[in-house]
Amino acid sequence: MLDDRKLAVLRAIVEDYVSTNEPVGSKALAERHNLKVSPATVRNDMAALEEEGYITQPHTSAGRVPTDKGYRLFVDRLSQVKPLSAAERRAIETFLAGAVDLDDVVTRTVRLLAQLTRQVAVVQYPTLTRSTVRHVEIVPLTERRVMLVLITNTGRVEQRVVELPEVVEDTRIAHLRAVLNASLDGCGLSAVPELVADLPERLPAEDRPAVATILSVLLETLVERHDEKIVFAGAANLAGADFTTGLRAVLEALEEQVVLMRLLGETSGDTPSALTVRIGSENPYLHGTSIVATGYGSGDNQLARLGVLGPTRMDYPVTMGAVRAVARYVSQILAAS
Amino acid sequence: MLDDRKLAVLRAIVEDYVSTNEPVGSKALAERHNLKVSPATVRNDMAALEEEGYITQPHTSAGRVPTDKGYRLFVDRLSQVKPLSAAERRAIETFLAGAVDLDDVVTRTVRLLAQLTRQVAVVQYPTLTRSTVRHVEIVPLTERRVMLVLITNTGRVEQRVVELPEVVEDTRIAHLRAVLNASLDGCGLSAVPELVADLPERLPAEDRPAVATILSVLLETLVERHDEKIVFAGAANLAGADFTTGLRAVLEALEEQVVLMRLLGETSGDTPSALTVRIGSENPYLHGTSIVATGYGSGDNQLARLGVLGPTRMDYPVTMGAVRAVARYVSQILAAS
DNA sequence: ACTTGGCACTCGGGAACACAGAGTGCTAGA
DNA sequence: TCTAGCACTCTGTGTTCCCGAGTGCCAAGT
Repeated sequence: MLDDRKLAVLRAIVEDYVSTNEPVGSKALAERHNLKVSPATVRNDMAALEEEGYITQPHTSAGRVPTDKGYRLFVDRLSQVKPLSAAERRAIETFLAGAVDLDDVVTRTVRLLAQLTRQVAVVQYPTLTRSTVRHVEIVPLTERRVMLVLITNTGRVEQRVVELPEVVEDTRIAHLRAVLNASLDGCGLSAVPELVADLPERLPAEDRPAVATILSVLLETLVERHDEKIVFAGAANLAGADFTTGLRAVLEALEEQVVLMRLLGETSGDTPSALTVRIGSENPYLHGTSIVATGYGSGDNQLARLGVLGPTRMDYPVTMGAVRAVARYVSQILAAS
Repeated sequence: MLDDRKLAVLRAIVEDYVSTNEPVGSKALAERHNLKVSPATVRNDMAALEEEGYITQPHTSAGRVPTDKGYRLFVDRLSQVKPLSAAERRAIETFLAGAVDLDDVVTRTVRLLAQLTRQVAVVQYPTLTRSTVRHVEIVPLTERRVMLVLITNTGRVEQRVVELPEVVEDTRIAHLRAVLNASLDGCGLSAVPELVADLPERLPAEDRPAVATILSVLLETLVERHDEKIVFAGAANLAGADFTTGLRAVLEALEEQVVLMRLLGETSGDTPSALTVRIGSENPYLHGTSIVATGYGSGDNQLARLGVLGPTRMDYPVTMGAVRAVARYVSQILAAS
């Protein structure tokens, strides 16, 4: 159905349209890409491509524009991810290496990605679920209040103030801390609930109310912050582009954690580190935008996802290259710390 | 020069223009606000107001539009802050009361303010400088690494991983922690540098390199995070408005902490809790936008600033009311926790 | 069977134009 | 000092017209 030349025509249409933002006609096509055929032939191929739904024309007597289906074919079969230049890679590396803590890593990553792709970058905070406990700290604040601090191997720190049901002496707090650390140190977060289940029984009866309170807060922290936090940057890059959905809708989605989460997509089972591309109407909620995303994290231990969001008309090869590269570097950084 | 009626005309022009977004003419003015005078008289007054630079007309034979100077006069003398409805106040209270930690308070505040004013809300994190140390924790991670956690009385937690120059035993770490807490507990952050200055000398000589490293990181934490972090929300509200500066410039400013900081403005010496209004060209960097901001924090202890950013054409009385109310509630919340 | 040149056709978008309506400034009168 | 009337000046809108890019189709060429 689609011979090689038709595919070449489609590729040329996508490339031209992405770079000029104007419907591309048969004549210009035949000239700019050396297709060795006349405009008339190109027209025939275009008619076929339109018949199949890969391209469309905004109005009669205008050039052709790729459809979502056209972009999809382009991404899947006609393009290859464009690697970054050596200079860009060095820049990424040094920029990310300067991060002082996890917050800083995420902030720098999202800005870097936005600047690199000139689009909106989105980064999900490393999920707690797969990380492990490095340390649990309980700090007495007042007689009836303690601060619970949970430190994970990814450098993440979660803290909560806990109101105790009764006064508990500091020495008992210290004991609890020791017990907690002894049983939890190094274990996966998902294993925490079982591990602490019988803890109250192993402690003096009079401490049980306080321990129960502390543990419930601890468990709450684990589930609540599960994979909730997502940040974005580069909203200014939206100013130029025109979205079918409307700029407002896009900006609203960016501030809505839940929507953003859906957009980034779940890690696709087998190969979470693969690039996911969602084009236009393939997106939940936000039709008219495209998303290039991937998981990041060290090797088999995928922590979370990051990606960029932009208009359907985007330079996919370059964007995919940037996303992949940034994901790799940030994974390295996280693995090292 | 400007009698009462002229002021009334100016007020009417501002109010009408803000609500309709169209240049307002003499006829409509005389009708809608019962000024008891004819359009011709209003015209004369308008001519005088224009002469003085309070209003201007986009083109000959269009209505009048307030200038920055006109808005300024309106805000200073012709309007009064509009208090929120009881329902709104209750909504604020319950919404903010649900916050679990400082991050959550700030996030909720900024969203609330954005929703309430239908503009972009900006909130600066409570400044460390004026808060006090509640606890310092040093957690051994590996032989050569510790995590330094600083907890302040505002519930803020700063953590840093510190690489030690040499192996230090846990018991010595514990000792250092005890000493640090003993000398710093409850003291203002600004006093920390002096208090720790002679600390290395009071400890065994072999610990000094490690202690020096830890202390330098601690001090760095204090200055670096000084008043750096600012968050915003409600960018979607920009979609409708039209800025002379261009939407792109506004979005860029929002992601630039330094610019944002300048925009929020320094606390004006004597009465930091007073509302600051910057109109159009009075703004550094971002002409064509207005900012309504105020300090927040309990009473004399102002912690930071918050406010909203919007087009010059905004409903100042309502916006000012919302900003003031939110600042008060968030101050309460912070004082209580 | 595919490619090519020719040709008529179709729209979109810009230029030219007219026109209604809102709003103004000015002057003369109450 | 205010008001009424009037001539004037714009903007925005609707209409018309026309150019040109681009197409689809057909017949001829390879």
